[in-house]
Amino acid sequence: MQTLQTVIRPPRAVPHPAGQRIAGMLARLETEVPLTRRVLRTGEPVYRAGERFEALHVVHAGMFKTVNVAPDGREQVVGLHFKGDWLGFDGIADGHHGCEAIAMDTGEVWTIRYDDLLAACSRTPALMGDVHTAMSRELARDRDSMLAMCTLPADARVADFLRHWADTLEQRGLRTDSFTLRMTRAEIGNFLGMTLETVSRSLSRLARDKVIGFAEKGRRELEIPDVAALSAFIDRSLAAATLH
Amino acid sequence: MQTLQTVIRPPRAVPHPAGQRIAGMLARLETEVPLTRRVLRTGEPVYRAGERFEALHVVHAGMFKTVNVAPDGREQVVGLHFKGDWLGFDGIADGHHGCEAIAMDTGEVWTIRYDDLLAACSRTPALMGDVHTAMSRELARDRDSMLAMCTLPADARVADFLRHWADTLEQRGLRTDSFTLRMTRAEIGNFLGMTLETVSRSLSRLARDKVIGFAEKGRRELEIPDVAALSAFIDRSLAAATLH
DNA sequence: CGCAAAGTTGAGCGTCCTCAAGCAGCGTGG
DNA sequence: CCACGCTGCTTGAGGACGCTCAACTTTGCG
Repeated sequence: MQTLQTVIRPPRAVPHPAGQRIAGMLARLETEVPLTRRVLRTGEPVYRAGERFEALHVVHAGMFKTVNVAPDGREQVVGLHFKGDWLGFDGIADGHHGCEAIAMDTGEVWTIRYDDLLAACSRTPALMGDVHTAMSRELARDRDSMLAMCTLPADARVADFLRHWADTLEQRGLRTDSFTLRMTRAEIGNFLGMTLETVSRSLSRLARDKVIGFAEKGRRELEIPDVAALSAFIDRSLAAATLH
Repeated sequence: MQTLQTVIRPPRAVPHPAGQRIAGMLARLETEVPLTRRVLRTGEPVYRAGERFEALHVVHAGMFKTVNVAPDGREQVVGLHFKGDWLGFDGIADGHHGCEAIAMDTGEVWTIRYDDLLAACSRTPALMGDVHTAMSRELARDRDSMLAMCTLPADARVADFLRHWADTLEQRGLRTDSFTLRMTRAEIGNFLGMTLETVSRSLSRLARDKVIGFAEKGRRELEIPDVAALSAFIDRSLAAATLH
C-alpha cells in the first residue's frame, strides 16, 4: 500500500531530450518532404506482409505493432511503435514488406514516398541522420528483445517489458506511474514468446510482490509507482536462478 | 547413404544475384569512400560494447558475430555476419556501441568513418541505397530470428539455423552440400536461445533422420545434400505440434 | 439482459534445462 | 612416443519451468 503511493512524479518541467529529438524530426519532415497524413482505427493495417514497398511511415499519434508472418501462418509480434517511430524499414531491402504494421488504437501516420525521402535526404543531411538514427534504434531494440527472450525467465521478461514501456512513455513526456496497456494478454504473450496464461500469472505475481499494482477497475490499467522496482525484480530473478 | 550423395551440385555458372549486389557495393566503397583495411584473428573484436561509435565496418573476408551484453553480464549472440555484411549500425543512434563484434576466424573488415560515409552518401545516391539496404536486411533478419525463437521447437530451430546458413553460403557462391560450422555448440545454442546439450541432441536427431550428415572426422563438418529436406523437417515439426 | 471476448487460476504434462559421466580430438611436455 | 590436460561433444537421468487444457469470473457491447 505504502510502496504504491510514495512516489508522486511531478510533470516534467523540462521536456525529455528524446522528446525534443522527435519534435525536431517531425518538424523537419513537415518542411522538407512531401507527406500525406492518414488516420487509422484499431486493427487497420498501415501495410501488409507481401505488399510492394513504396513508402515509409512515421507514427504521429497512437500506437502500432509490427507482425512478422511466416508462409506457414506462424505470426510473431516483433515490434511496438509510438509517436516518432518509423514503420516499414523492413521493406527497403527487397522491395516487399516482410512484416505488417497494425494500428492498436486510433492513430495517425505520416506517409512518405521512399523516392521523395531519398531526394530529401540528399538535400538535407539532418534528415538522413534522422533516418539512420531511427533504423539504428530499431536494430538495438530488436536485439534487446532477443536478449530478454533468451536470457530472462517469464516473470522477469514481463517486468522487462513493462520497464521498456514505462521508459517509452517517459521519453514521450507521458506519466509512467499509471497507464493503460493497450494490448491483450495474448498479444503481450506473443510479443514476449510465451502464452497468455503465463503473462496473466506473471502479472499477478508482480502485483502480489507489490512491484506493480492494478487499478481497481479493469486489469488493463497498471500502476508502476517505481520503475526501479522492476529492475530490482529482474535482478532478483536472475540472482535466484544463478545460485544453483 | 543414398540420400546423402544423390545431389551433386555443380559450381554455379551464373553468379548469385546477391553476390553481384555485394560485389557492386564493395566496388563502390573502394572508389567512393576512404577506407582502411584491417585483418583480425579468431576472437579479436572489431569493436566492443560501450565504445564510442565513430565508424562502420564491412566484412570483406571471414565471419563475425555480434554479441549483445547486458550490464549484469548476460550475453547473447544476436547476429552472424559474412562477406558484404555491415557491422556497427547499432551505434549510430546514441553514439556508443551496444553490442560487440568478434571475429570467428581470420577475417578482414573495411573500416569507414561514419562522417566520411555520410559525405559520400550525399555525393553517391547508390551508396546511400547500399547502406539502407544493409540495415533493412539486418532488421528483417533479426525479426526472422525472433519468429524462429518464439515459434519453433528446439529441433526445428536448429534446422532453421542450418537452412539460413546454407542460404547465406549459396548467396556467396559457396557450396552448400558440405561445409564447416565455425561455431561451438555453445555459441550456436546461445544464438538460438538453448543450451549446448540441446543443440547436440538436435543435431544428432537431424542426422538420425538423414536430414543432415556428419563428416566422418570431426563433428563440425556437416553435409546437407538437400536444403529442402530441412524445410520439410521444420514443417513436419510444426504439423506434429499442432495436431493436439 | 445476455452473449462474446478477455482475464484469472488450477491441475497435469511435456519440453528443455541441469547435472553428471564418458569420449574424442589436439597441443604440450616429459 | 605416449601420457597428460584441455576443450569440445555426446548421451543419459532427473527435475523445473512454462504450456495445455479446462473451469470459472469479469468486462464490454449490442
